Amino acid sequence: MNEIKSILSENKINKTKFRVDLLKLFYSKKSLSVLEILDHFNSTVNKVTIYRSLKSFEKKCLIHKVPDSKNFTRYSLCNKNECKNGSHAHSHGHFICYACEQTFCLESIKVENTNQLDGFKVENLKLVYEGYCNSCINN
Amino acid sequence: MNEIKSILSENKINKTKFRVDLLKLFYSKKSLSVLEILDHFNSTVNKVTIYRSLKSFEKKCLIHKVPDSKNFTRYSLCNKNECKNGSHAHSHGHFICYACEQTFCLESIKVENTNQLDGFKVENLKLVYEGYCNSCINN
DNA sequence: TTTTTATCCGCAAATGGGTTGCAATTTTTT
DNA sequence: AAAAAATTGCAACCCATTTGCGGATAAAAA
Repeated sequence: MNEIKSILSENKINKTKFRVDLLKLFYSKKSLSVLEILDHFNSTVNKVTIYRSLKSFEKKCLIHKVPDSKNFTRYSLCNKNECKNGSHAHSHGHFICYACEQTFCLESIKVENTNQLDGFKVENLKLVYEGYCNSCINN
Repeated sequence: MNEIKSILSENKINKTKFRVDLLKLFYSKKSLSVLEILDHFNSTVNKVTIYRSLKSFEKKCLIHKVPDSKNFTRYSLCNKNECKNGSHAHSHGHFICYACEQTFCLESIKVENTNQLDGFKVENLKLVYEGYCNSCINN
């Protein structure tokens, strides 16, 4: 509740009703797409506002882009240890569920920065699992 | 030359001039985007035709989608051992060069099908490296 | 080799995610 | 409370990809 507001303050993001609600929403969801956000707010907010808020959150390292099975963009809360100063060096894997289309951050699956690759200088590494999450399997 | 045509025949794809040339092009390039194909043919072919040809090739397991740094779609030739019956189970990693924007299939980097993941049933795995390829470093 | 059938082609228009310009409103700063 | 900075909505736009459709081309049948 109030934590949300202080996070916004710390990051010099205005505490408008929408941005407070949006960040709150991120704390209750694994990951979100623009469409899901639009639905959640029953289209009472303009999609442009959503895109701009997301971009602002991302710049301040509150959220980061995560891969989606259809190459759309989803966002998840950042892990404070990983993302700093607008740089999102995600050292963890992601899981995408084919059924619910959610994307989960696998904080436990660490990815080492192998810059050992013949013929290439590696700067970044993405590890994405796809399949079915337990809650979809059990329903 | 004639191999190209017989591959198309085997897969019941009409050997039109464009499709023959397109498949030939794939055999000479690491990966291709629609725009690159359009440029290569000097816009003498309609982009809709390109999209439809790619879809047809993909369905017949001649090519597969590869990740792109900007989430656009690129395609690469399939490895016959990997892809069958329209199912593209890519067990190798990919490398994306920030400079030339090429995507390279890393056939040597095999990805084990870890269906051991707590809370998830894994069906597919993507491993994507990003950085700079040697030919860009040396230029 | 003609006829039939299936596939492929180009054009125009549509779809859909994401962006931009701008004027109005709200929040923050002083 | 006034000025400065950030946020919002609207309309319009950009760009990758898709769809409908009539016409052309290739493959299969006769």
